[in-house]
Amino acid sequence: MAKALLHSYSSLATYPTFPKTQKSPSLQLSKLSEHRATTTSLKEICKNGDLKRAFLSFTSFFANQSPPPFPLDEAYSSILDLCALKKAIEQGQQIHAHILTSNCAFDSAFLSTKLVFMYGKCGAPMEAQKLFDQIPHRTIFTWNAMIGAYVSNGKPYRALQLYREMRMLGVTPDACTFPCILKACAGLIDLQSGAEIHGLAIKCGFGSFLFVANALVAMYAKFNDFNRARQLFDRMVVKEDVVSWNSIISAYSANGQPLEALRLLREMQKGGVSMNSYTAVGVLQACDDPSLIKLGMEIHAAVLKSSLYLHVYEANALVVMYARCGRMDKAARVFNKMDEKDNVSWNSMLSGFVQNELYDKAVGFFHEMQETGQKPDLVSIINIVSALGRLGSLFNGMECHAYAIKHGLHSDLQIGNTLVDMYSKCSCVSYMERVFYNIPDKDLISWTTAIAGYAQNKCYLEALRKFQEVQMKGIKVDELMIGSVLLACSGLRCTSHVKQIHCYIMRRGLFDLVLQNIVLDVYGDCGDIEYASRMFEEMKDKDIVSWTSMISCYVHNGLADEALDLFSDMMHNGIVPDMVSIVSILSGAANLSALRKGKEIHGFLTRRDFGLDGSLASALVDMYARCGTIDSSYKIFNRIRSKDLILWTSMINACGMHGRGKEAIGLFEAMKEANLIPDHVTFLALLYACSHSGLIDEGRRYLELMKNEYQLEPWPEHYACLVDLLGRANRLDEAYKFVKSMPIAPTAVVWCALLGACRVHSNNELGEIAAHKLLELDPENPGNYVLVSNVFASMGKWKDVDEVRMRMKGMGLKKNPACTWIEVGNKVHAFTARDRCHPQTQEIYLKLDQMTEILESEGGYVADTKFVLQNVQEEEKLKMLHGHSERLAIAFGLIGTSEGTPIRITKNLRICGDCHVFTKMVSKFFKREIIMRDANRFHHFNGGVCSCGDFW
DNA sequence: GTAGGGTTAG
Repeated sequence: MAKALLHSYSSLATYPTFPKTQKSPSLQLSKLSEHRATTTSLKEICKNGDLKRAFLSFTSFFANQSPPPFPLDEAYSSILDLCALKKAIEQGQQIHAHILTSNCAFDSAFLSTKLVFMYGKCGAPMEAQKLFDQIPHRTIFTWNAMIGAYVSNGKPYRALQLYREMRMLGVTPDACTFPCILKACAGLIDLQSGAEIHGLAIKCGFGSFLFVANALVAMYAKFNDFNRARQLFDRMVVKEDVVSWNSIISAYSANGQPLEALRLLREMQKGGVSMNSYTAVGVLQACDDPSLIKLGMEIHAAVLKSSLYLHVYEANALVVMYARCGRMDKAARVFNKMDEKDNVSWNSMLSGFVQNELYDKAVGFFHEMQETGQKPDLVSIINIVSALGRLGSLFNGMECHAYAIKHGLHSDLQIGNTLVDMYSKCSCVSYMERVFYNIPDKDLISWTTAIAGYAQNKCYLEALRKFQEVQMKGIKVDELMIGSVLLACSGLRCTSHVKQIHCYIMRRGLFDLVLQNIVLDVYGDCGDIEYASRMFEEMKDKDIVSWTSMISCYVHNGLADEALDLFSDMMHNGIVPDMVSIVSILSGAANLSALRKGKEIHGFLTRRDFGLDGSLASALVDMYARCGTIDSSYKIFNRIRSKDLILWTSMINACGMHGRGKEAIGLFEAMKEANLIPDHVTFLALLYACSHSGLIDEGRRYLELMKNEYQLEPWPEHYACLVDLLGRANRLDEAYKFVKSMPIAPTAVVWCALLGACRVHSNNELGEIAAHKLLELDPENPGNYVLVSNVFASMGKWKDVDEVRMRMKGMGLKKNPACTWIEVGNKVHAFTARDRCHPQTQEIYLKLDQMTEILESEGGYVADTKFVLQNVQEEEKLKMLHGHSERLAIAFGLIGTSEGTPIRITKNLRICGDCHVFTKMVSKFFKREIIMRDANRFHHFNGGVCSCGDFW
């Protein structure tokens, strides 16, 4: 019996190093049986997957017997398999070393193949290759192990190369070769090789092997050839293998067909096949949208029910699913309960925070990760850098950049692209440039990010230059890149560039809906209403964004009337407005002071249960204020529980435009109490409020507060408010000194404020200086020419007036005609000067004559023709004053509204001095409150006085 | 005596 055993063992192993022992046969025999028993027990331990015990057993018995008395192939083999399974490369390397030193068997193709396999599984394909190259007699197992090593380590091309080499040597693949090499074809999306190898598999008779068929289904799914994949799946006779189901379910999931994936899951379960971790992950992938969260939760429940232990892959997929559905709370709960977390778990949470725009939380989590000793890897850095960019945290972003350099991650393309984005979002163009230039192989994303970065940082020309470079280099251009290029065109306000790009995309066939909407939007931004509306008309499939873009285009270009009409059209077309469109149309209603329209929209919001939070509340506050009903603004404002900075700012601004400076200050102080930190815009609203209420000391104090306490560098607009304040108090010299002492160069708005004050206080000398500066700094704004020519006219300098008008004409600029709106009934009525287009025109002029007569006889009104800023006869001047658009609107208001109701009108330019006197008197003698919004502010006329205190 | 197909983060 013992002899037979010895015989069988020695025939199994013909190794040159087989120990030639001097000991007696009986001793030899007992040693051998002990060896056999230990090997058997080791194999058993390995089978159970306990690496620690297996290793202990191996080292304690075999390791210190050098050279080992008997061949250890079986022991090596089973422990190497276990190392491969557990991806335990360190232990694998120890075994490798042991094999080398034991000097027993290394030329065995069998163990070498095992080592190749182990290194492949442990993610060390190069180690595997080194061994593979040294093996002189390769079996099909050896080839398979090496091909597999390449495939499972993301080197499908080398796998295919090796396969071809093998075929050239005349080696015939076996069944196990096919799944591997088919996966390589799938990874390469190499349709031709895939089909060829599919053919060979059939020829070899392996086509219907379950393993092979599963790989084929997966491959065709990867090729997006769903017909073929489904055909192969449906043709499988036995559908009891869960892997087959997993292949097809995952394929549908990955292809954005979640419902089909879930339908197949149900079908599988009905067939009595129960799901495993792969199935769970596959279907969880399908639930990547908040609308599918219910299904996701069902799967979560099913997974919990099927086993007590949550597999890492399953848990990670759950984290990802909840994150994608916007439920970070649930994602965190799964994460916190995980027994075993890997880097994917941490990174999935981190990216979840980023995807859900919780950047602060992402940063906090990143710190937690480091404190726990979890080392950030490439993916972590990509996520955190992206979050820091969005937070504008330049300093922390640079720290991460340093970390990436230190860990050799900075040469990675994705890291480079993310860094470009981060520096761009932190407005750090020079660093952005440096990172961009240092990316060796820039891809489409690198270029797009850089172009977007330039455009967002207002380096429009540089953005266009980069786009030129892209074209010259023949780099691929996609819709996203064009989007950023168009942003640059929009920033330049250059329609001709937009038209060029428009043609470019038409030629290239890049015109998707998003891009069409951007083109429309950009035409609007450039003020080219004609092209915008033509674009809008030509669009076949308009979505809410298209409609909103067109509406905003009208609003921004002073065509609020058209905007309101289009909004109604949109509703009639069954398009349901969203937040953005509502905010935009509210601004349109506000521009026209169309209170009734505004209220209508407000009513719509209430009926539709739109939550009045965020930008919607602010837009309503603004709309009511600009429509003259600041009380309604207050109502909205007071109703919102958690007020954000924008809401407070809107309310402060509302008070400002109504000359309620003290109230604005009160709000500002209350806001500080609520622990909100004011920004530039808040201070602008506050200073604006101070200036319109003549609160000089307060204005000065808040400008200082802004600089010193909040470390905010004032914009020219902030300085302009102070200039306005000083000017209003007729402290013009002080105002001029202030302008000269500004730490930044005064811009057009500052000179404009000074010029306005000079006009009111007839300071000709300073007025001339300001006028020249204004035209020098902003020569393309027709409003400035009008203002300057009016100042010269009021000085009686008609020659200068003519010169300014000539210059304006030479620039091809046209003055905006004066226009006044009034909402009567459900309609906004517009009047221009000496307008005779209104259907009730006769009545209106009759009323106006009557009004003037009463004011002359009872109020002693005498028209002051110095406000007619044209060099014409006196009589003509009187006629002109008489026909000013605001008077026509007031007359119409008196006819069209019942006694005692306030008259609200809106004018696109500043009200003239004579009309101001006239309106004050109307408010007194006709006992009407008149609320007028002009280009600059609100005037509340009541009982013969105006809230502006005669300064505007 | 080996192996082979289906999953997670960007």
